[in-house]
Amino acid sequence: MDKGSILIADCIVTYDGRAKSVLERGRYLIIYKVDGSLAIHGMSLIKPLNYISSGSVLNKQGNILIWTKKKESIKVEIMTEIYYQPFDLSHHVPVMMNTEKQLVEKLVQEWKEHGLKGTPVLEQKTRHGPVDIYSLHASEHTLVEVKRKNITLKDITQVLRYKETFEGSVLCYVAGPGISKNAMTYAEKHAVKFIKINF
Amino acid sequence: MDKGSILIADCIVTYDGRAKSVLERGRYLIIYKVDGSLAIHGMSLIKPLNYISSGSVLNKQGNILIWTKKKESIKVEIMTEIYYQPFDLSHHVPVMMNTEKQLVEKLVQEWKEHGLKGTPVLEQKTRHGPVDIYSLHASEHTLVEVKRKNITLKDITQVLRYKETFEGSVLCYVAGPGISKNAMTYAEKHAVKFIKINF
DNA sequence: CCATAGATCTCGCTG
DNA sequence: CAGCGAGGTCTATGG
Repeated sequence: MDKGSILIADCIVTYDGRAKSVLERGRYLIIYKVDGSLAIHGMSLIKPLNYISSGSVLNKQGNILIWTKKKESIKVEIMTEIYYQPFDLSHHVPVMMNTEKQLVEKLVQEWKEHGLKGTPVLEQKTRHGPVDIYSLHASEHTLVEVKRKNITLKDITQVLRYKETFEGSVLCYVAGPGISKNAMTYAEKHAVKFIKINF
Repeated sequence: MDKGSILIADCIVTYDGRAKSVLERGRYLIIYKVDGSLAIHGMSLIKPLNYISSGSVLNKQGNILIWTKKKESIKVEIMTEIYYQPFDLSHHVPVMMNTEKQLVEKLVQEWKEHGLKGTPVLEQKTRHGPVDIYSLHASEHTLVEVKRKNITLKDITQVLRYKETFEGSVLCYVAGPGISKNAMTYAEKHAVKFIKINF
């Protein structure tokens, strides 16, 4: 089938896979798309109550619908079908602005203005993952971790983890529009400098 | 309004808030729920193309729908309304099994069997966040970070971050069903021990 | 396939 | 409200 469909039904939903769950009998909104993604929505929240991401296959046995994908499955036992509507939608995707990537590019542009040395390299690989911006200047490594939101504790540990993979002198930075109090204290303690940068 | 609604329309969607985005003219599925959550879906994926979580307010001006929430807004310019359906759903929520919390409880049950000392305390607060399981025995601190999935690099750094807030002797553990190769190497380097535990 | 990290993360909890 | 962390995270990307 080349169409997705919406179903509103009085039903019971059970999930088994990475975890297990039971959703008691009630009225839910079921969305099944052409890529094999399934979402079962309740009265509130953006997030579905149950779901399987792209690649599930539907098997219908009477009033029981079973979607399966590798080791995951969702069973929907239909008591009453209330609405059914197939749909056909566009494949477009939003053009995003203000991503982390753009912030990285901006920081590279302003590299020297922030007192940073050497020639910035993006996504330099280390044994502990890729550094957003890396540079080597006069035997001194510079590591910068960029975030589009306020820096938190885990962002400091992230750059410190990369630091461990380098020998010799290493300067660490976190760059973002702001930083939490705890993160700032932690950063100072570990000689990680904060660079304020915004869109 | 005490009902949510589904709308399928040929439209243009623009988002402004934490980021900005433009979704070119096309046919999309719009779900607006009673809690003020808005999701605009495309042909594939569980995740909406655009969204505002609970608390948005709808303002309709002719063929233009604008949802706003504090500093976020989504504008939908309708060319053609294809399908409109109000709905009323249940408020039930799935009963989940196999959560991290359950694994924590299991590890506490088996505490001594794993050679762990003292009396385990859950969610002990530190300046760097709460430790899953903490115990103090003969001036020796024990910290355990539990994960329901395979341990990764960031999980090791998480427990090491907590470790820093304690004085004296500190034993660190990560517990989960498995551990990645890099994480194991990193754990050994920092004297963090891995405990294999499963549901 | 695994590993890593971003995300308009979402969501819930705690201070 | 901020801060922090779990999540069946999802999704994209690189090896």
